Amino acid sequence: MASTTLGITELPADESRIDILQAAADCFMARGYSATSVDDVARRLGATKGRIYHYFPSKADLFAGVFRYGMDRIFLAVEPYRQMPGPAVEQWKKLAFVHTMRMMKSKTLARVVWEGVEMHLRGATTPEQRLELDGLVNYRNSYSDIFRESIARARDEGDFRFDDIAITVQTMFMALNSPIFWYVQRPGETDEHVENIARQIVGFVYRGLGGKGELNL
Amino acid sequence: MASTTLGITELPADESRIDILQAAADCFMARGYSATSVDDVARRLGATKGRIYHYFPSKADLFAGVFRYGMDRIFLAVEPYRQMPGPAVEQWKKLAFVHTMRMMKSKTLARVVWEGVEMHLRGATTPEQRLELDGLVNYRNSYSDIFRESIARARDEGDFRFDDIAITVQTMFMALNSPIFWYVQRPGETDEHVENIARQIVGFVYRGLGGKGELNL
DNA sequence: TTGACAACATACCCGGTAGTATGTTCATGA
DNA sequence: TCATGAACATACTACCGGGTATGTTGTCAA
Repeated sequence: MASTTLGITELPADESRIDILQAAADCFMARGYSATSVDDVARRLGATKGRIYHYFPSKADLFAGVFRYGMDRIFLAVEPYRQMPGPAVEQWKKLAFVHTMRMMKSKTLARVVWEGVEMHLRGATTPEQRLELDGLVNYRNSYSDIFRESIARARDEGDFRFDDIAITVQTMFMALNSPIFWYVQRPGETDEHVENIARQIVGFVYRGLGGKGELNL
Repeated sequence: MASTTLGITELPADESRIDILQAAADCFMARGYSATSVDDVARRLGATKGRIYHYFPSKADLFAGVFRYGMDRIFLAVEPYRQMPGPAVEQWKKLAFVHTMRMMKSKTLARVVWEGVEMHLRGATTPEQRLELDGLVNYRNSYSDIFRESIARARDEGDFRFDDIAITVQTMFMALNSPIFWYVQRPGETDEHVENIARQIVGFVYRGLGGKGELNL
């Protein structure tokens, strides 16, 4: 049952372990990593610390587990479009739309991934945790590379126009990720509504990248 | 010496108080609010807690002080362009450029403001701190309203084109703010280099908003 | 000269939190 | 049926960090 993505092996998916990851993601998103106590996560599970420490050796490892879980899911979402034939700009449209949709649909996981990257940029705590975070950030970088290569190709093909690619990739991702900070799903909200938001964001970024004409997603 | 901005009164600027605010901003940016201890801030000052608690009644108030200080400075920066005559799109160009420049020049303060808004969205701690944060977030919202009205007018004047303004404002700000997460000033870096980065970001957003032609800032 | 206060430093308290050590229960295979 | 280990719960420790209470030093006005 072990799935392998980009050389990173996922442990066999334990039911109870997944529940812990989900509860941890909720807590980390609600209060941030350091403001979240392991007891908080346990309370949300209706359990105690014992259960959590049975699966994760430390709080940092719990966080890393959520980080990895979130990255695995988002990688899975864009997987169908990674080797898409045809113009790169068409591939980018698909990638960007799916990515933005996932930011909203898996908002909690996405924000934990975000905080993980932030923690890494700051310089984390102990060398061990540092190494684990390094690996995960590399994982995350290989994800953004998919987009980087896509827009680079699209520029070569004359469909996009921008100057520095590093600046552009950062700005693009910030815009595409933006809903993780302000989107809140309403009760009984239709998928179409979410897709409409995603279309507007992707459209914004599409024009920002120098895309011509309309987006028609 | 008390300056008043939008009805919010700034306390007389004490020298030592400013030093504390700056050191606190550095620490909050480096590790985040809850991971930063008051002793950390004191250490950075080469002092002890006593000095900090002499000026600020609590850690939350210290954070709020940095928040307000940062907002005051950024408000001051865009002040010259608030009542700018002529087409709104020209006003927006100035506003956006100055804003993005300040994001890089005052990166530490900008990130504390960012975290303050994040904390508010999550729902902060005690009712008192909640009230103080509420006021500061209103302060911050009045800032984003400047931009909101600017792009609304520019759309009316036919220079911008977008659908939902709430989504657009959020996406726009995320893109303009993006350098606070990845920009690092190199030693001996010229102002021109920073301006070049700002131009690229503003250009990206300008096109995203449906701006026509080149930006020529 | 002195006393009063600002501007800190020192020493301490105590609640919360990561982590551990030790039960307890239940399923499962021999 | 019994023993063994997984899957937790309970109880505890050690420490850190926010906040306070209490010095100490310099300055300045009367």
